[in-house]
Formats: sequence, structure tokens, C-alpha cells
Amino acid sequence: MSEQNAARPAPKHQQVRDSLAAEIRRLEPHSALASERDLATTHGVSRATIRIALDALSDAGVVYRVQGAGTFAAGPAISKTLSLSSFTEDMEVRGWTASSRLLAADQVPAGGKIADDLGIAAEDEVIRVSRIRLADGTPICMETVHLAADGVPGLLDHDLSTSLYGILEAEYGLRVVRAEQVVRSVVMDVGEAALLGQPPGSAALRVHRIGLDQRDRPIESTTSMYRGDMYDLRFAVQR
Amino acid sequence: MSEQNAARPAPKHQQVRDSLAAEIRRLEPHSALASERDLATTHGVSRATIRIALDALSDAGVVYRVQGAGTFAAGPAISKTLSLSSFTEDMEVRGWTASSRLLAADQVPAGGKIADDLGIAAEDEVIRVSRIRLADGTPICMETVHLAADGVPGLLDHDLSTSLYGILEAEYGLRVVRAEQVVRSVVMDVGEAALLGQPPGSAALRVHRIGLDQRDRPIESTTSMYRGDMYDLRFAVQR
DNA sequence: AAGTGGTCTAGACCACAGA
DNA sequence: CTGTGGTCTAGACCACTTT
Repeated sequence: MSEQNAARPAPKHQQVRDSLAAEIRRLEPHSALASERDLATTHGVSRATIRIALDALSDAGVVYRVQGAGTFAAGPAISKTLSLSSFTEDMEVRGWTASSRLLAADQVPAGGKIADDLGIAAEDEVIRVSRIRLADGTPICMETVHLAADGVPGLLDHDLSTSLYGILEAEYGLRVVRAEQVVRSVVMDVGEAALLGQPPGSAALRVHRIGLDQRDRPIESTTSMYRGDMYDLRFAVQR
Repeated sequence: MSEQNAARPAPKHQQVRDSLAAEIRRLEPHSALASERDLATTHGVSRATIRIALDALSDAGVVYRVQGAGTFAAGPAISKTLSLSSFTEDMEVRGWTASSRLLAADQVPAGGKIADDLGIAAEDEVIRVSRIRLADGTPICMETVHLAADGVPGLLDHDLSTSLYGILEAEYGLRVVRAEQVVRSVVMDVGEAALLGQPPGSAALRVHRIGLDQRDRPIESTTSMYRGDMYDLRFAVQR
């Protein structure tokens, strides 16, 4: 009824979610929101739409619901549910500025493990990009990305110290919307530690990720090594 | 239509979800499901109910949806979204049998950090329970749980080598439905390593958890140390 | 053009919490 | 008892993909 000139208007449930999130930020923890029926009236939408918005806020740990009692502002959460985020976004949450230093970029045969991740043959070629990731100028992570060479012709000609996800989307229409991750604790060897400016024997989080597109097809196989003293994983889990 | 003699019949969307999950298990990855409208007809429910069921399956990574095209069985996932699970459940997924060995159980003043986690005063007393967790008889984790002593009178008289969550729910009506977790990579010191039968300097995942009830009130503050060589975190993330 | 998922409405009944 | 969230229905229109 209002404005539709934008490229694509956000769905109402998203607008309602954001509007509610702003209101909730001004509430004391554990204070009650208006009832779903009232919110439907005041926001001019149906109760079903309100529920979609509250579902999202509940998943994110912003509110909690008690049947028969109401919906309440959650306490100050130390974290949200884990979601797929870029390194840049990840650092922003922590209040740091992200940057990258390219270590190497080349094209090599995939080999068994990477081929398995990407659903290609071991002899097929992959683009391999290794970068140091920095937070406020301090090395915090070493990352190696593998991509099926067939899918990204000419990738090596781009500036790979910028956002790789950005290039993949803009140039090749590849969008990672889902990922499978495995996190382990490891002790860095001499070479790894040197790259991150740490003494050998230091602890690190090793994160292996397979990035998938909207159709569940593998796009990337990436291994990241995060300094254990500067990085942690924070997330909420639910029953 | 079928059986309703149970204490509480599961909601239709859950029944539909489980029924669909069983069907999908027999499908080839990437093959299409029937349309939402068809599923609504064949399952005898409205499309809205089907969508709730498919939302859950999509969140769990069992199916993926492509607007305008359809809903498809996902590829073999290495993991699901992280959810709140007990140590026993966690080990079962890995095909191991869980057991516990009680190290110590006592009552002490909370101290600043723990008090902060539990929302009590630093002088207030907490029950502290330390246990070794074993998988197939092998020590895999050392865990220390803190609970506000006021909330669990007589807890120390129970058999604490069994399920602590079970005791909390059965004896005190305390149910952890949500938790905030922080995961770090650390190197074990001599004492920690000895308890887990590892050489000093080995890598470990340190997981700090604050368990919350349905009303977002803290119930437990727990620190766990998992052997890095035997334990990893696997999970799917989404945009 | 036809079919799909994405969104949205305006109702309804139920189980539960709280006064 | 009243009000709440939890579930469910039977429609509708839109944006998108596929033929």
C-alpha cells in the first residue's frame, strides 16, 4: 500500500522483525512484549505474519516465548546462533577491521580429499588461494580455499586480496548459501606458527568448510587456521 | 485419525515432518519432492502445515528449496545444525558409548565469574561437580559444572556419575532448553593432560556453556575440556 | 503458459498460565 | 475465568523457474 518503487520490497515479516528488534532493544530484559494479536493489529498485519517475525527473533535468541504467559525480551545474550558469515562480517562483530594478505594463488590437480569435497575427479584441476587474514593489522588466521577450476575461468586474474565471495558472486554467479563445517583444536607446527607470528606449539582452531550453493552443490573447500589466543567461536544452541 | 491414546498427541506438522523425513531417506539426493500443494492433499493437511514441516527439514539440512522449481532431497550431509545435546547423545551420534567417572563434588562460594554467569552474588554458594567423561571407556573430556546451591538442595546426595540433566529435571524441575557457548582452542597443562591420559602440550577444545531454562534464567555454568585428537565440532550453517 | 515456492490474510480451536 | 502462545485451515496473490 505504501512504497513499491524499490528494486524489491522486503517481505512484511522482515520489516516487522526489524521493527520489533528495534523496540526490544529499548526494553528491559524479561519484560513482556505486546500479545501476538495486539502486535498484529498495531503493525497492520495478520497474526501469522507476526508469528513468522517472532519465530526469527526467537531463533536468534532475542526473545523467548512461554505458552499461556506471553513473549519476553531475552537477557543480554553473549551470542547468536551460528550463521554463515564472511571473515569481514565475523571481525566486525568483534569490533575489528578485517584485511587480507595474499600468500599464493595457483592451479593444481585436486587430489583425493579436495576432489571428494567438491564432487569432482582427483585429476581435475582446482584453483588454490592461500591468504593471511588480519584483524586490525594483526595476523589472526591462515586460510586456503579450493575451487573447481572449471567453474571459475580467469579467477587468478582478479585481485584476490579483496572479498573472494564478492568475486564469485559478481563474476561467476556463485553464491554460497550453506556450509558444512568441522572444527578441531590443533597445535601449530613451526611453519604455521611463523605465518601467524606465534611461538611453535601454540593452540589454534582449525575450521574445515565445504561451501554449498542454493542447490546444495559444493562450491568451495576451505581450511582455516585461527590463532587460539585471539579467536573463539560463540553461539547459542537450543533443544 | 489413528492413535490418540498417548498422553499428548504430537502436532500434525511434527508427524508430517517425521513422515516426510522417512520418505526422503529413500530418495536419491537432488531428486524432487512432490509440490507443497500435492503434499498437503496426500497428507490431509493444509499447505501452511506442510510448510512448517518443510521449514524444519530445510533448517536441518535434509531438503533444500528453490523458488519456482521445487523442493529437493539434500545431498548426504556430514552434519546437522548444532543443537543442545547431552554428552551421551553427542557420543551416540559418533557411535560411541558414554560413561562418567566422578572426580569431585562439593559446595563452595561462587566467586566473580561463576556468579556473573549464574546471576547470583559472588558470596553465594554453588554446587561444583567435576567429572571425567568417557567414550567406549576412553577419557575424552573433563567437565566441571556449577549450579546455584539454593536451587538444588540435597543434590550432593544423588549418584552424580549418572545423567546430571536427568537429576535436575526429575528432582528439581530444572530443564535446560537453551545454552550460550564459547569454544576456544587451548593447550593442556600437565594436570589436565594427565587426567585425560595425554602428553602435556596436547591440543584441546575448551567449551564454556551457560545453560538457560525456558524463561532464559541461568541454571548451570559449565566448562568442558575435550581431547583435541578425539573430538571435533560438526555443524551446518546457513545465510 | 503452467507450475513452483514465498508471502499473507482472517478466521478457528486447543493447551496452558495466571489472577 | 480470561488472555496467552501453539496449531491449523482454506483460501489468495506474487515472484520465479521451467517448458
